[in-house]
Amino acid sequence: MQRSAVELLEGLTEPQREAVAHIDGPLLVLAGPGSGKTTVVTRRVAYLIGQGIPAWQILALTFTNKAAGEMRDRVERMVPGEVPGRRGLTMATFHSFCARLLRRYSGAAGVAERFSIYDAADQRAAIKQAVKTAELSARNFTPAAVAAAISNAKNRLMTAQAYTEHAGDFYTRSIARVYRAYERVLWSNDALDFDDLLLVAARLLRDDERVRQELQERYQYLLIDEYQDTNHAQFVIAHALAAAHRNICVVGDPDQSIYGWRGADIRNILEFEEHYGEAVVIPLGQNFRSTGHIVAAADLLIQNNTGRKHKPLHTELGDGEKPVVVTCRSEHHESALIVEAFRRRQADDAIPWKDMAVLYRINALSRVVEDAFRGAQVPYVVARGTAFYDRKEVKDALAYLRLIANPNDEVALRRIVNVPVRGIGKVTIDKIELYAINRQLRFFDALRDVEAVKGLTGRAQASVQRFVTMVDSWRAGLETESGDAEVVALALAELVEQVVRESGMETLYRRSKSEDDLARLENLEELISAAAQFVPSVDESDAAVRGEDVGARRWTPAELLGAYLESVALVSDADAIDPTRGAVTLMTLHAAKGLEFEVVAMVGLEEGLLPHMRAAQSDFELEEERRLCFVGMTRAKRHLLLTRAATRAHRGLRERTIPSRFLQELPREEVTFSGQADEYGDSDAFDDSESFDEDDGSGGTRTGARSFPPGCLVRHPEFGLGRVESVMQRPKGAIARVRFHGVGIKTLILEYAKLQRAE
DNA sequence: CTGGTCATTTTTTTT
DNA sequence: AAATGACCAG
Repeated sequence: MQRSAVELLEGLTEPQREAVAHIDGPLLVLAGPGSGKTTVVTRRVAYLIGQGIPAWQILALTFTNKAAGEMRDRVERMVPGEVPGRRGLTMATFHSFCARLLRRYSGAAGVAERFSIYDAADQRAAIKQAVKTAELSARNFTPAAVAAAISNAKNRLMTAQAYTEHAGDFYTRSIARVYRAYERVLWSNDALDFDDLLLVAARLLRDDERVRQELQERYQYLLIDEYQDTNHAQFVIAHALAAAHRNICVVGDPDQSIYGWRGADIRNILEFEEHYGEAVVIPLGQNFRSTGHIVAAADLLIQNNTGRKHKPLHTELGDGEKPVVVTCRSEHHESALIVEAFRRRQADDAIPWKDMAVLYRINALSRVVEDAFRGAQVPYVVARGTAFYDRKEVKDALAYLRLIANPNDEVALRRIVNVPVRGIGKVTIDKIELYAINRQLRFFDALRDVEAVKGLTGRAQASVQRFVTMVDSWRAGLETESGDAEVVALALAELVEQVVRESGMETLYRRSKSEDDLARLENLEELISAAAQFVPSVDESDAAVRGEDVGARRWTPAELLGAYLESVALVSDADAIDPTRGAVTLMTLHAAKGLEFEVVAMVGLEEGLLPHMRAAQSDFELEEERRLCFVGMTRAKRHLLLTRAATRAHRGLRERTIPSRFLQELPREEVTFSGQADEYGDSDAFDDSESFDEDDGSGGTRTGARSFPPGCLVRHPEFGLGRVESVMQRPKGAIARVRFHGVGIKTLILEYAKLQRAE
């Protein structure tokens, strides 16, 4: 055995070693939380390469881009530079792998070469359009409900046609109509949604023998992480690829399956052995992450789930500290208590901020927690990778880029045709649209024809013409020569800059003096520099297969733009977590999957929140909620704090809460129930000023709108100095919009907000 | 055409 | 509480 191979097996338990050294044939690794899964996966890939299997023959599919990137780095560090065939490893998410596949085999797959990828917002717009064309009431068919139904169908590889054939009742038949209309919208826009990436790729692999064979030959070794969260489409993709050589290694934990609502089918992992009779199964039960009480408590909780294979968890890290459950008065109290607890950990135990996390079931809960951390000046980051790309100005700029890349992307076109306002309003658009429908033209082609559209003002026509000329000139700029990715990336950045400038966005935001708009400008500048630094992943390159230097692939600007938009479309929240930043991480339980922290606080352990009210309907969903709780608890290495608030404001109303049933399921021997939170300190220790039971001062002196004229300076106990933008008289009382320095605009009810005039 | 006001609705998790 | 959409005055 080579020296490196020995090293790769060092310091592992027997089952871990067995998994790493497994080469040929199907392998199922049942990896409990903290069982060293990532180590096993990365070492196994390095081991395969060390055994002479060229890296480009290995395909590893992960759940997030971040996981893929980290694993690739770790593998590269483990494989010495002189090992032949160490380049060209494909490590990607299912979605990005499929996207690249579809671009490469666009002809066989029947998709446009330069298709757009629609995110949730684009999808929503397309669905709205579809509901309209299907002539259904937008009231009974909300975009969210329709989207969920369609997504469900797509995850089961059900096309609009198949769905129609199976549709029985009125509601299903109606959905079928929208589904068909939606598909027509996507089709005419040359667009695919997230589910399509999987669905079309799965059908391509299933039905096209030539493509399947080619890819089977290319990817001799297949590895799939988080296998418990794969859906049927992903199952089909994986098994089509593995059908010939059967070198498929899947890693996962049925107890951590938390994406059932997204079509994940837990049977994929439970029935793996049935699909592959000769499969080797290796359970990894030893937990190297958490101390005894945490492991025991989580293990006993998950045992309340029926129909699971019991898989005992154990740790050898000692008993450690018991998880603590605290009931707080309100969500503000809850957040303040967590900040205080984290502070102590940092001060007394010297645990750095980056090793602490607050987890919650729904994003909406992050707000109060954020406020508390900000108020206490404790550094924190909210794990929302999409947040940057969700900003209006960034989405607008990207819509321009998408329109340049894909002239048929009407969702993008409609988004920005009048942004910033350039005199192409609703009336003009409606008229041009009518013209387009009558002549069977694409919307953009109708814009080109604007002179022929009747009933438009000369002004509107001129505006449209200017817009068309502008977009055309950008497209022309794209038709330059190919080059190294780094060089072309600069051209890409130039294009982004040109778009920002010539579209008028720059002027719009620069002209304004408001801080928000200045921030917008900065975001756009960030987008430009992100484009300049964009490095496409080239793992699918044929160059690697031919044994050439992988970095030598040449890119045309158009190709690079496509790759850039694709990478932007597929970022996930978890991708944003940057451990080098010395800050507490705030994120959803879902985003926390696969991560670990010294200190973890889980908030909102209340009925309706965890388990979520939408999930409490069926036992199946309830068990998934329990697994979610299990995932959260097992993120903690040493300190686990579970909190709930006795009352919580929900949609403007304060309500009394019921403790989560999961708290009751926790064993008393393993968990400390700290009764009421008062022992953690009372009133003054925490800023509970927004609590409902607080009296609003003196009933007689109603805070009148008159005392705060627009433009006046005010002081707020929490937000500091600010300037009143506007005041509105509403039935519930006067409402002021106030811009606070460094905080932004807040809408406050004068009666309750303790505002003071400051001059 | 634009920008503001007012009313209504919203109830999860995400590639 | 916040976001969206309808409506209306300039």
